[in-house]
Amino acid sequence: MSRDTRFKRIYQLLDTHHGPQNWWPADTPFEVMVGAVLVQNTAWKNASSAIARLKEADLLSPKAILQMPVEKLALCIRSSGHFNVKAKRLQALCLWLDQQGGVDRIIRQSSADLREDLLAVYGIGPETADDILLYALGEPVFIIDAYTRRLFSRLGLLQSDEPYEVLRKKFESALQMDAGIFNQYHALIVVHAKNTCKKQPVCSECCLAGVCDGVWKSIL
DNA sequence: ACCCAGGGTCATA
DNA sequence: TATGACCATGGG
Repeated sequence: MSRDTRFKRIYQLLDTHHGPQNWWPADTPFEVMVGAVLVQNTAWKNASSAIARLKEADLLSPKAILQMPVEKLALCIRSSGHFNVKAKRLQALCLWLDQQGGVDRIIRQSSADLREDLLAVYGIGPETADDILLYALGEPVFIIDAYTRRLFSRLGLLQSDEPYEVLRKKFESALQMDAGIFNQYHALIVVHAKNTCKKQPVCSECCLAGVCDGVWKSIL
């Protein structure tokens, strides 16, 4: 069985077991973008409470974030950790959004090299850029994170230290270029790691049990 | 007390 | 290009 087929089969198993995830948990595309920065190297719960604090203070908008002193912003997002750095990153993101003519314009006419533009913004690396492209803008990109590397290297389908772009292409070429599929697949990988197999991404009791260690035939 | 969580930047070799 | 230090909170 080809690697591509296995990627699809794993999606089916995860999807059947965990069901629809309806990611990203946010009310607006801009909230997705803010969340993508705040969740960097941080538990979602901590990022989420920081967003809640911004909302309560009515500060969850590009203009508010740009106008507020960076020190005040840092205090608001304190619970997300790395708050001094992330405050600067949020303002850099909002400045870029402003220069682009706002979130709505980006949604209406997404330019060809939008990904490159995002990567040029301070604080936005490959994963954050793809979070924004997929979950805020609906672009079909496959997100590579630590969970993805851990799960698929344990399954023997990847080397965990392969470059980000290499892994992204492997997933994107194995699957349909469908934002809906990529959306659900990445959410499933995260939920699987968080809820089902906390220590071992493939344990003896989870829905992927048996797919590694050369016993693909019995399950797939 | 230690480790990790839905990363990225910067300095150094 | 490839490591390593650094950023920092909250929950296990």
